[in-house]
Amino acid sequence: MMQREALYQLLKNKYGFDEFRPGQYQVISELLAGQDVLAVLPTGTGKSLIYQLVGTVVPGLVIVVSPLISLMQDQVARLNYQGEKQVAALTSQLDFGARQSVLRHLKQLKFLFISPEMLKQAPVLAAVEQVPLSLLVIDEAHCISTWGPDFRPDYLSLGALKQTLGNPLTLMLTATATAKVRQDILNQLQVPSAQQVIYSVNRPNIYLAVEAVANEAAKRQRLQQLVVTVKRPSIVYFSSKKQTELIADWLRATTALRVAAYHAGLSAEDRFKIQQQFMAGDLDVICATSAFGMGINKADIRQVIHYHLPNNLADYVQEIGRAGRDGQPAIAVLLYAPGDEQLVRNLNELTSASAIEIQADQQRFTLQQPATTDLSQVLQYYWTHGYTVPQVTAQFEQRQRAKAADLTQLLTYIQAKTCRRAILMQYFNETAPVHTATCCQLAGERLPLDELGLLTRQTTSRPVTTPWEQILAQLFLQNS
DNA sequence: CGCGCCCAGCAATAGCTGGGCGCGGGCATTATTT
Repeated sequence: MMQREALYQLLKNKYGFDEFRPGQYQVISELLAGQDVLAVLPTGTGKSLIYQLVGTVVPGLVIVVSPLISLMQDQVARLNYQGEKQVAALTSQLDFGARQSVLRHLKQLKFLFISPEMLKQAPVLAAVEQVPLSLLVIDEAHCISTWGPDFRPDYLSLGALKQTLGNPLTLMLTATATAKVRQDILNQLQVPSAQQVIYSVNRPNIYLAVEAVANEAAKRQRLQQLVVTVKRPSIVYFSSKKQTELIADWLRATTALRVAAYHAGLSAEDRFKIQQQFMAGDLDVICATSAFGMGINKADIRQVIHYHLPNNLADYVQEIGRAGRDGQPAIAVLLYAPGDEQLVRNLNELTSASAIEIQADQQRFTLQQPATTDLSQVLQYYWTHGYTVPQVTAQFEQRQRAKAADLTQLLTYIQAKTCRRAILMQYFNETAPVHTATCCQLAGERLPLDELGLLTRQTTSRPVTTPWEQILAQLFLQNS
C-alpha cells in the first residue's frame, strides 16, 4: 500500500492542493488497499479526483460508468483541461469509425467513460475484457436502485458485467443514498464486503420550508412572490413538462425576471443552451423537471422551490442540495396544495404492472416480439434472466409498496409540526442537529428571509404588459 | 333556475439504432476550488 506522504505529494504535484477534502483520503487509501468502496459524499467533495488519483497510481484502465452522455462529456473536457489526454467517452454520438478507434486504442487509454447500455454490447465488452483494469467506477450509483427497475434495465446488468470483467476493484459513488438504496447497490453489484464511506447529507445553510396553499392559483401567486423577493437564481421543480413551459411563460409575462423552462422534451441543443445560460448567470429562474440536476454544479443557487412534490425524501434532499453550494444561506420551499400527492401516485403508476400485464409481456417475449415500451424493456431483463411471472409480479408489487411508503414519509415531512431537518436526518439514519432559528420553518412562522439575508434589494414585479405602441415604435426604430 | 354531482384531462427520468428527409457551410461551452 502506498504511503500517506506519497499520496499527499502526488496531490500537491499533480493538483496543487495541500489537503484532501473530507472523505477523499479515506476512499483512496481503501481502494489502494484493494477494498471495494461505496462512497456517499456530498457534491463538491471532488469525487472525480478520487478515481483520477487511483488511476494514476494503479496501472490499467479506469472505466467510469455514467448515466448521462452530458456528464461523460463534462468529465472528458475537464480531464483534458487538466492535461490528461488519454481519455475518451464511448457513446452513440460517435460514428462507427470513431468507436472502433476508441476500442482499438483501449490499452493506451487511462480513463473510459461509458453508459451501461454501451458497456453491455458484446463487441465493447469483448474489447474491454482484453485490457487490464485498474478500477471500475459506478458514478451516480443510486441510478442502479432507481433508474434500473424503472426505465433503464441495463443498470440491472451491471453486476453481471462486473463479473464478466473479472471483478475489478470497484468504486461506487453517489451524493445521496439511504441505507436501503446502499444495500440495493451492494446487492446488485455483488460487492457485499465493500467498505462504506458515508458523509452526512445535511446541508445546514439550506433553510427548509413547506408552505400550504389553498389551490393552484394561490400556489402560482406564492411562487411568483418567492421568485421575485428571494435572491437569485432559483430552480423551480415540476413533475410536468407542460407546466414548466406554462409557468415559465407566465413568470416571463408578469415579472421582469429572466426565466426559462427545461425538460427532456427539449432538443439536446436547447437543453445545452439553457443550462449554459443558467450556469453563466443569465437566468434568474429555471422551471424544470427532474431532468435538470445531475451535473449542475452552480455555487450560488439561492432558492429551490417545489411546485410539484418530489417522488420521495431522498430525491428531495438531492434536489434542494443544488442550492447554496457556496455555503451561503439558501432556502428550499415546498409548495403544497391539497391533493398534490395524487400526481406522485399517478407517476408511480406509470412504472407499475399488474400480474395480467406481466403475463401478457412474457407471452410477447416467448413469441419473440420486440419490446417497445419502457415497461416491456424492463421486463425483458427479467425474462432473459429466467425469472417467472409470479416472481416478477411479486417484485413489482414490492416496488410499488416501497414507493407508497416513500410517499407516506414525504407527507409526514410536509405535515410535520416539529423540526423538518430532524425528519430528513432520521430518514437517512443520521442524528439530527439541534433546531435553530435558521434551520427550518415551524408551524405558523414566517420565512426569515431578511434574517438570512435572502431578500432582493428591489422587487421587480412587473404586472404590466408592453403596450403595442411601444412594440411598434421599436420596430420602426429598428427599420429606420 | 339553482344546486350538486360527475367527468375529463393528465403528467418524469435516458440510452441506443437506423432510416427518411431536408438543407446549407460548421469544430462548438467553458473552465481553472478536486
